[in-house]
Amino acid sequence: MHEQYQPGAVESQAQEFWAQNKSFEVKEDSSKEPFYCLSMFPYPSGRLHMGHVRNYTIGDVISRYQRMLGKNVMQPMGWDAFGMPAENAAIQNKVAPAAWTYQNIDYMKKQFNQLGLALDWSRELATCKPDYYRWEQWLFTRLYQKGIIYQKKGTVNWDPVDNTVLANEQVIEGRGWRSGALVEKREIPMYYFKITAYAEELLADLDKLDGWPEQVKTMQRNWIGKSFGADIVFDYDKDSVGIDGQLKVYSTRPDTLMGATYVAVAAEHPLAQRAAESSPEVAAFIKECQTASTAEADMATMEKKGLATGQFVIHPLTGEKLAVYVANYVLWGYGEGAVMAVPAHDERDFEFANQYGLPIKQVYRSTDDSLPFNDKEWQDWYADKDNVLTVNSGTYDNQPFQAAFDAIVADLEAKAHGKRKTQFRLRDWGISRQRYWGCPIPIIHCPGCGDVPVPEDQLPVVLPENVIPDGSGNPLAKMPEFYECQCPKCGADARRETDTMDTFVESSWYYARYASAKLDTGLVDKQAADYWLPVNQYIGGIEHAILHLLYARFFHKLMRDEGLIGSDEPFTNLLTQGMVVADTFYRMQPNGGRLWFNPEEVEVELDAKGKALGATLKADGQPVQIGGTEKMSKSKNNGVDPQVMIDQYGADTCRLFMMFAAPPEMSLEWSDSGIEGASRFLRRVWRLAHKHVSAGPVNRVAPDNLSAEQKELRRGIHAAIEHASRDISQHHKFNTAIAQVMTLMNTLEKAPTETDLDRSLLQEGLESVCLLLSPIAPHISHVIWQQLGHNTPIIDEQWPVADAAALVQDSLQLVVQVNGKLRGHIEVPASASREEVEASARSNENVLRHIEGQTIRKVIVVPGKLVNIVAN
RNA sequence: GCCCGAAUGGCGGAAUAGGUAGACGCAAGGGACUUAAAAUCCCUCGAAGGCAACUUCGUACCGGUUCGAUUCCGGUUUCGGGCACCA
Repeated sequence: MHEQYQPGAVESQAQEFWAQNKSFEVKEDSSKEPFYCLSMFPYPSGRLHMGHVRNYTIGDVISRYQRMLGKNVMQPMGWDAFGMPAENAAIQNKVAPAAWTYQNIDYMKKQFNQLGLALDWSRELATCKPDYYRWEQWLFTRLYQKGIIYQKKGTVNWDPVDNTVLANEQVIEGRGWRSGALVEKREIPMYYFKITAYAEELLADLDKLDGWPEQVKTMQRNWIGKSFGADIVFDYDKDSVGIDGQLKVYSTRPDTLMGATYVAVAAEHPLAQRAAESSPEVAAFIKECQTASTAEADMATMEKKGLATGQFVIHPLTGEKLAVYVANYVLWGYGEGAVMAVPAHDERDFEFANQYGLPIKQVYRSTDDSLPFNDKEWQDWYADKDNVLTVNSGTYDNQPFQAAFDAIVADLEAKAHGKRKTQFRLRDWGISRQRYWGCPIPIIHCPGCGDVPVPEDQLPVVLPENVIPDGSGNPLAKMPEFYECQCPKCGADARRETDTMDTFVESSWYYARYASAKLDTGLVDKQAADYWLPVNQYIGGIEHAILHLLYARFFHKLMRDEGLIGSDEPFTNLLTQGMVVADTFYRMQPNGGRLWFNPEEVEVELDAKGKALGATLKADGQPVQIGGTEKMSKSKNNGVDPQVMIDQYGADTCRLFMMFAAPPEMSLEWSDSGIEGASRFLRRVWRLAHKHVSAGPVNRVAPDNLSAEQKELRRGIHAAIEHASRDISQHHKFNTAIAQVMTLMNTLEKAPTETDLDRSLLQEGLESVCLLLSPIAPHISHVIWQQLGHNTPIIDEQWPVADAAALVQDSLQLVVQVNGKLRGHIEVPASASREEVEASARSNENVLRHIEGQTIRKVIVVPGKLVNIVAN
């Protein structure tokens, strides 16, 4: 054993051992309990970033820990390889997305191996390879035939200069990011997954997910957004509209129908379109509405604008005429594209009504009149359904919410002008993308037969890989050799669909494919899937809390209904990890912009107490501004390259620091001195092990007849095992588990080594340190474990269990409070009765001072913890 | 705008189920070793007062419940994630 800890040598030794022994390749084995541990697969962007390192280290720690609990652990890895960045890189560097992607995968795979991850590479997959996406296409055709996939029109951002569809991300302040042209909304035909057909189940099954964070389940519940309301039908006023017809709206508050004073429709709504025919003003407004972002956040924050169409509709209960407005805040393609407005009880309607001088009619009052009506200030009676009664509502007056709701809906139903309805906020999932680097949609458009799914024996529809997109339109649509084909049904000349699928589709089922990643006769092998699925532990960023996780849950149910798998939910336990953040530094530029400097280029000055005073650039010694702590990103130039850290300190140190600096759910602040501390700790472990091993083999002695000090030492060892085990198993609190091991190391370093018994205890302590550390710092643990005299690898050891006898204490330290304030400590025998504890507390000197001259009202004894004397 | 989170020393964070606020680590200050540096070891380390024992204040802000609140409840502020074509 080398005297100095040399991470490079230690890590290659351990990694070679694992590689030679194929330590992490696993097979279905019915004699062992399976544990499928999965971290969200990465997009092959080029290099690993700290977020990856964190994500995969967390997964690796859990995997290695579960293996030590005796489970058959599968931890696979793959590549979420389709997506926009490859196309952007292609445009910039004139390299084909495929070549760029494969090159990135090669590099990142090397980096993964340097991290010492316990991955089963025999199951590796890349979503851009035909042997993967052919099964996606296969499933697509089955779902298409079932009607789960259908076509309808959807709205996209259209760049009129580049003649291309833009992602929301590519729209900067209403303009195309490359062309700078004002972006327009455009309606194009797209394929949709009917996820709304599963809304009820997706909502209900959240209750089964005990292993998911409550926060994520709440977000999904709100996203699915089940609401109880009614469709309400307003007849057209024929005089103003010009034709007979009906306007349908959905409202969750039909009880406020008597307060409706106008209706608002989206620009794309037939009523608005009709008004535009005769009114240039309306036409102009509709055009204005079309040059806007499709993102909901923009819709909700933009200035609410509207215009009277000159049309009216008839209130179904009162017969009153209500004005029809076209408004930019009403979403087309969501609900009916029209809403009834009740300005007295809806903040947005209230704002709009005030802006355009529309009537405001109050139909609720607070039961105790504590909230007087005031048409200048909006009153939030909506939020308080319990303490309100209807008013100004004719026959519906003086009723609480539910009674008014029921009465009004009943009357609407009787008049055939409305119907009770449960609705979801969730919308069907549009998956057509007018992009090259994605999975081709397996549909053939035949002039005679219509849309025909590609038959199974003609799959996969292979995406040509030697294409370099130029940023305008979809390259596939310019390639006759791709789109020219024959109809599989009638053999006539036909056109292949050139849209590709949303990359979320690939990531919705990859976890199932890992069970039998190389299978070429089906999407999954049923037996393998039954053994491994569902995923026992899924780990990924909180930013995926809604979309990815909801789509994956949806796909799981689709695959179940296809008979491919046997469970209802894909991920039994979910861990959402926080971001990796770092300090930012910048200088103002003459043009008002900020020039960002990497933390590495900056020197921070501290005052005598270590508080940051300011910072200077190393290059010129001139000051830079401190910009606060933000997510590591290219734009803020505050990224730290994990590769540099691995080269400098080794993988174990990086892993240890990442696991120690914060609990996994919280954001993690990168700190150069923090990683220095992690490195120092591992050197201490190595040094103590080296000293111990150099002193020769240990004569194992049974831990009987221990002195008080030895007993205390052994208690420390087993307390560390006890606490670290609890921290890891119950809450994934690796940071406190590591703190336990550090505390143990502090005691072990001071422990005597004179007798065989002393050395035997130290051996026990060092073995415990190794075992507890092995999931986190696997390389150093692997090597020290051998040095401590073991012939079998530590990865196959059992997780240690604390010896209950070693944890027993003879006496306990209790806290004594007077009126809840700490006034002293007492030491009592562990066996002391409540009376003895109380008596001891009451005789404490400092306690006596504080209760002098007062009457003791109550004494609260919390066993093993504290005594509180209530006196006055 | 809507939905979901977070806020504790100079810093990262800790505090089973309402019971000692600051575990563990970093930084800083002091000291030891050394020709020197690195490495290592020892001591101090929330604020204020006090020689000390100890006292008062202190977990973003305002209020409440409780013998006792970082923890529970109501309200506010700031920061972060998501908002359906970034992944």
